[in-house]
Amino acid sequence: MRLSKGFFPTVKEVPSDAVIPSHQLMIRAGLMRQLAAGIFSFLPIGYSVMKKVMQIIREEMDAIGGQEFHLPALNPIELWEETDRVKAFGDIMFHIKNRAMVLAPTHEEVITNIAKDHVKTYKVMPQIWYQIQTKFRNEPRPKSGVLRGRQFTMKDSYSMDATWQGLDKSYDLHAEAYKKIYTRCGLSFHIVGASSGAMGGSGSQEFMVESNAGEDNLAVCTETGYAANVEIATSLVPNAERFSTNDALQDVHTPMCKSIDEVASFLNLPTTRCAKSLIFMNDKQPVLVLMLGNDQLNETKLQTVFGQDIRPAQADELPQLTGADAGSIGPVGLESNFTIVADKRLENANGLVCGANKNDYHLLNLDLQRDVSINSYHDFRMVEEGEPTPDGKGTLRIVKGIEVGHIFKLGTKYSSAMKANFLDEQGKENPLIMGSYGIGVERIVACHIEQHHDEYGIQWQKGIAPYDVHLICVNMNSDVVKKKSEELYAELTAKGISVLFDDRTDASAGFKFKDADLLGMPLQVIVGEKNLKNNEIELKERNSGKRWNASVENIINEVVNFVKS
RNA sequence: CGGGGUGUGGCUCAGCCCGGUUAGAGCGCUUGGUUCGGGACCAAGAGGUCGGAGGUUCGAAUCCUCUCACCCCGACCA
Repeated sequence: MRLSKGFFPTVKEVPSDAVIPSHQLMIRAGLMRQLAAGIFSFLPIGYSVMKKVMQIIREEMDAIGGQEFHLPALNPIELWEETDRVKAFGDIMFHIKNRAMVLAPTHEEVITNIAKDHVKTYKVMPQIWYQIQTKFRNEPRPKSGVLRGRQFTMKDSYSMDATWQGLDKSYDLHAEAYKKIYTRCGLSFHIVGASSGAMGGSGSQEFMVESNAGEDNLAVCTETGYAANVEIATSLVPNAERFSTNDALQDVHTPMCKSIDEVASFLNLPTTRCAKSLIFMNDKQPVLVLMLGNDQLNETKLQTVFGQDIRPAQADELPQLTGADAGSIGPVGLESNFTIVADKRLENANGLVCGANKNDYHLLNLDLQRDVSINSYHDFRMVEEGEPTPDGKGTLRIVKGIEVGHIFKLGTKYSSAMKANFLDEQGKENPLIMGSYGIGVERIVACHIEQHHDEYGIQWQKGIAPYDVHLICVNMNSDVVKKKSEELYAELTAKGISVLFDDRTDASAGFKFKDADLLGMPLQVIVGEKNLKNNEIELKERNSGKRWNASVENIINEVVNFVKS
């Protein structure tokens, strides 16, 4: 492609809307333009990268037996009512105003609808169906360019198996394919255990790219390889002690002590002798959650136990439920009305301090075996930086990550709801056992740029660079330079190399160099007068900045070797 | 949805607090000329109802009210 003929709207100034590097560079390098919040037009060079990414995805999906579909984005709302996901998605789903239709935010329903009619026997399974489609989600707050948009491209695939072992296999195949896809796209990534949230199902993993632009927090450990979304991450922290002396409960006046730190320092005890009480409402049922000391409650873990609808009690609900305000609440005496649960660190502990359900009073010597009846103990705790990994062999780091893929073992949630059944070897009817696997295409592009850029521009890695080579004719007014550049363009193209040829007559050399660094092709071939006099042509590797000269005779081989290596 | 911020030529911004000729700059664009290895120079041009509506005033980019859009923080996020 000739730069003089193509549409490459590069800009020098940083767009004021863009904050993170990938967003700035996607605008500056002319990959895309914003149409509205969270909605982008992809321009030729940006779409070219998208197509490369999609091609890699196709190849790896096909390699595990995937079959590509093209499914409608416009769906009848009834379809989504069958699985009760109109409610589950709520305002996130776009609704069509003048027809009972929705814009699909994902495609489990459409796939299951097809499978229901056609996958009727164990004999045809497993099946892996995928598509690469535009998805629509009415995000309350689009942000970070393409990382959180209202319209985006997703590769989504679905597996259908007759057995749970089959699901495990389909899931593992996807995990392997995903590793290859991200690696080929030049990304370094973590695979983390994740919450399956409202998708339901028995297990899920996220593919995360470490980045400050990320919205998720991950607990990772390079020594042990442990990696989990903090939503489900665990660590090896000691339980609260159980002391042999066990004094009776005792009231203590604790004026102005609201926080655990205040109570602990007032009573001159470590915070790990305090049991913090948090009040939630699960529909109409009050729930008291006991946490040790300053441990943060992980609400995702709470939801895993109680369901999605559990919510923190409001401040004005507390006195009527407990007799006290936040800061003086405790479990003793609330058994009759409350469901009382506790974090595992507190299991069977004694000698604790808790609120007395009377403002400015606490109780000493709380014994969780003796003084209250705990309905159950669970891991409710949010892990923290520096804690030991669950196996005790490493140390957790908390990093931000961008989710570029998520794989779910759905199980039978959708097939049961939609009565998508098959006959097994015994002739017995069962719901299809399904998996669901997504990849955000734009996110891969943005993450690639987040991981591969410098102050001058993008550094495309070979797998997804829009062109192999950026050929710069330093001076189109010099006949020899122009002639040599044109020859190289023709020869390299004939060799199957994709070349972006800067043949502009009205751009200065410096301008062309800046554009080449911004656009970021892996190799720059620079044809200039001085080098040509010595029968040489300059090469520059964008990644490293390394420059070297090749002789005119060797240049084609040199470039071909670089591109193919 | 809560908090904060910004809307002025294609882009980045100044001007607004303290109202007063014909609204500015740099970049980009057009034309001509000179340049030609790290975003060149000279000259001449084109391009804006200052996001929109209403109001105050002799007079509004500037003050007031409403509204829309966009960005950031939070909430939310299969």
